[in-house]
Amino acid sequence: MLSIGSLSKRTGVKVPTIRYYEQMGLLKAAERSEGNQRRYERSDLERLAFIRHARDLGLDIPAIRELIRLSEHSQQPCADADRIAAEHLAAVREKIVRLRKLEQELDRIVSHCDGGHSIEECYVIRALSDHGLCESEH
Amino acid sequence: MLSIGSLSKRTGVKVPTIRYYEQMGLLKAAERSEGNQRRYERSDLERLAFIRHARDLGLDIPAIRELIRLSEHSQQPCADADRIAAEHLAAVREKIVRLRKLEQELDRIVSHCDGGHSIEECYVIRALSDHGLCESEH
DNA sequence: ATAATTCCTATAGTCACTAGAGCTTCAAGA
DNA sequence: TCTTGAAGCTCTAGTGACTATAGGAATTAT
Ligand SMILES: [Zn+2]
Ligand SMILES: [Zn+2]
Ligand SMILES: [Zn+2]
Ligand SMILES: [Zn+2]
Repeated sequence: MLSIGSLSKRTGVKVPTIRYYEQMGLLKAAERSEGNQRRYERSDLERLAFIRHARDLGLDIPAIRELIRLSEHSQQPCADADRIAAEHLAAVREKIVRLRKLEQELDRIVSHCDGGHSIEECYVIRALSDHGLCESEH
Repeated sequence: MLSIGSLSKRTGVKVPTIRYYEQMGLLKAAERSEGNQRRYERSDLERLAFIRHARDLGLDIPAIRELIRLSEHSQQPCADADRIAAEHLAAVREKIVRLRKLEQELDRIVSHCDGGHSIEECYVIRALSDHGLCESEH
């Protein structure tokens, strides 16, 4: 049986975050010691590692909750789990597209001015004042 | 003199957001009508357009506040403004790098499973359970 | 004049945590 | 066994950039 601190060290998830995941229903309410401290077993360690990895991959809490629910029905088809992952991938790709547009505009703006001007003449300030100077929507 | 609603329509910034920007010190406190409603002039329209464009480019509120402050000293050198833009560009690039790593892993994971399995065999679930199956840190 | 619309302030909610206050329990050494 | 320091507990509030709602007042249109 692990204390919350040992669980934290083994998974790299901070103690308050573990308590937060319990509150959010990702971890089941832990057993308690006589003095009301949380005690964890191996299965909790595995579940927390799952949560952590899913978070590291950018999945949000409702998605993880659903994935955990699905993972408890080992004989069901995995279409829903695959769909969640695919939708997340699509969302990541959209974010990348959007950031690449920002990157292009910002790169253009930044390279038009080298800091050696007055504010009055600064291309950064002018470009921010006027989206018409931009080359794309963003 | 424009009402907050007309200012909103002309800039595409929602009414509560305009009030929020005032609270955050991006817009100066507007003049008021006899009945205490905000009244704006052309210069407010321009400043709000600046704020909006800067937000669309991903700059955060403290950065925009600083840029506005700088833009009021038209004879000063623009090095600080250029630095703010360059730092933001660097931050955007870092985000892109991180998201590309996520994209790679997610793409690999998703393409390993086509939904035609049981949860028990599902590669999505297994990959989430074990970062060791990943090809990179992310 | 009346009705419809817009405006006002103030408060709370979003997301995934993080920080702090104030208190209790645990583990280890003397 | 006693003491001390670390770690645990609950609860509340703060983060960023808004958004939503409530309850009321002002403005505009008919
Ligand atoms: Zn410049
Ligand atoms: Zn633009
Ligand atoms: Zn699958
Ligand atoms: Zn991984």
